[in-house]
Amino acid sequence: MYKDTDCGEPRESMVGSQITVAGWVHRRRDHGNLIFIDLRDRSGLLQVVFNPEHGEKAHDLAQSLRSEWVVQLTGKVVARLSGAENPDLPTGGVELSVTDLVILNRSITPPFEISDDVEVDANTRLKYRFMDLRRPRMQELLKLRHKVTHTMWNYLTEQGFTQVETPILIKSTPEGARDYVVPSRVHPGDFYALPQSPQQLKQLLMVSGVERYFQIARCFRDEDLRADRQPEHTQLDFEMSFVHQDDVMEVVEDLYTLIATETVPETTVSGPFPRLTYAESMERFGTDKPDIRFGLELTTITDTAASSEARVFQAVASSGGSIRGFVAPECGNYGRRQTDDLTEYAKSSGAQGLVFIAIDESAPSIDALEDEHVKSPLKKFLSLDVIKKIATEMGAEPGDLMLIVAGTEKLVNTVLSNLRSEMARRLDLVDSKELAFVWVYDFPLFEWDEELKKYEPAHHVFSSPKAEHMDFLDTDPGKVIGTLWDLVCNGSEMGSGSIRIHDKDLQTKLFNIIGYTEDQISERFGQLLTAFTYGAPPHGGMGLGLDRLVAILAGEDAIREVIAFPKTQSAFDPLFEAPSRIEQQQLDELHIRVVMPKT
RNA sequence: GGUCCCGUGGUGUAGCGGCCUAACACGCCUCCCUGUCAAGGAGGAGAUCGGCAGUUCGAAUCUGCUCGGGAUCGCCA
Repeated sequence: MYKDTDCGEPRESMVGSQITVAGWVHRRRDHGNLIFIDLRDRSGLLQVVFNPEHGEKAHDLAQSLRSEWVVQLTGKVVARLSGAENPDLPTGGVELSVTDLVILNRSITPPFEISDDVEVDANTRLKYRFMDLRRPRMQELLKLRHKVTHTMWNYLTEQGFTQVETPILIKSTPEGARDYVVPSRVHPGDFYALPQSPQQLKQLLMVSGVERYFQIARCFRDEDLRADRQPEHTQLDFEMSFVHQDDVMEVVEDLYTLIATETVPETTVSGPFPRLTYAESMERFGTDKPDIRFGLELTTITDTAASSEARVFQAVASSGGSIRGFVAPECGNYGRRQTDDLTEYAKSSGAQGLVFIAIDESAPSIDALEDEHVKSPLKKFLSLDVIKKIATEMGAEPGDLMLIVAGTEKLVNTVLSNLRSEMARRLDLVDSKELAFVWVYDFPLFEWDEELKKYEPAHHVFSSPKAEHMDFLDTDPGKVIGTLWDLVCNGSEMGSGSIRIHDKDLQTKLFNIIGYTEDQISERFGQLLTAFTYGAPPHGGMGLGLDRLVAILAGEDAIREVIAFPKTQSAFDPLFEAPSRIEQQQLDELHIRVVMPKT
């Protein structure tokens, strides 16, 4: 070893001992005859002092030291001079008085300072990711992620799970997201696909009798990126045989509570996790991933609003749309600027407009509302009676602002759920120290795709319909509820699970409903259906996003921060400059000809 | 595919039609300095303002296109 002690270790109790440390020059303070260096390694910072009286050669050499040089230092741990202690450092009571210095490597001037305080351009950070990761915060995030996966391994092992690796080179099943694809050399013209998730594989493992499987699995999707979406992401993927919904939820609830309490003890996790049906979540929050850390719940006022003189409301209601809204408490005094701002926000989510009704705080009560207490752009179309009724339905009080959106139900929900989050931010209603997990369950199995004029799986095709809804499969697939659920935390989808279908005929029936031909079914799912005919146990499981979990635990918005080597929004890796061209010879071997797009 | 924001020395910012032959902080280089810890002092180097095309007597500053980054809608079973 180049060192016998880590930089973060020395304490007053070690004064007098001779140690050898090695690390990076974090900062240098050269006083001429006295040189201080903050030496950094993964454990922290240690001040070392070069004094010619204690090591003349080392002191001379130390004059050449620069930021990020790698050095090995031997010397004696000494107590700092009285008054020269640094209370900000764990090692601040002592320092290393150096007798010997070995320069292990030099560094050219770093592209940016290795410090948490410096905001560096995202591209530069990724191009020099190996430097970026030297920052204490990034080291912390890497360790946090490790701790989370370590806890997962330990916990699931204790619970009798077996970790099984599944192939990365597998088969394209082109429903859902776009596949990343890998050409085959030995099978000209054929391609593997990288898994979007190990879904079929883990179900096959259940048929294999593994009973309890898990994997920290890499998943690949060739879709546009977001702060919380990378082309490759990691899932805690697990599957269990002979279980019901509650059994699966219990495992996750215990595991995630354990992870949260072990890794971020300063946050609060309330358990048991609340449960909402999909229908209830949509009704109350307008989304299937509600942030339940704050109220601002939605109310439907379609009938009341349509009974007014307002054409917008009448038109929407008569065309089968809905009119909904929520109350922004104590925002009745919002000025033009603020309401314009909110309208802009609503429009960016797709709304045609946003209707306000402000109730002045001088109003004695909703019942005693007078004309002068109401401000609204639609005021002349809304009778006082209608306004009173709307306010009562929505639960508005004097001083409040009602935000109302009209349109198709889907649009109204999208707009209002976004607006709800935005208002929570503006009103500072979010406790950042809270992890509000919530189960959303009873998802419908299918969604009607208006463009394709057919049913699409709402989550995925392998989820089991509720026993009592089997008849709807033939009569009205849109009504079928699946044994299908999501885990949501602070408004983010953390993962999705279901009790799977383990019957060949039922699975085939579902494929038929979403319009797959017999050929497509056997081509894509033949292996699974065949397996089902050999005694498949009932089973269910989940896929849970690891990157999002770590990001939420860390309080980071972007999963980029918790991935060691992420890609930019255009799926580019500035460090490796991937993707890139390959040699013609490689293309030839793969029987591939590149046709560039015309520009 | 759409919308929005950003792009100035190594890093982070200021400047937003002529006062800019571009300013500030950090970093970098040289020298001085035995108790600093964002050390201090003196001096110095370093960007033509992402790229291209326009508008203008004149552009870092205005316009268009383009490239790159970010946010977001679509998309993401």
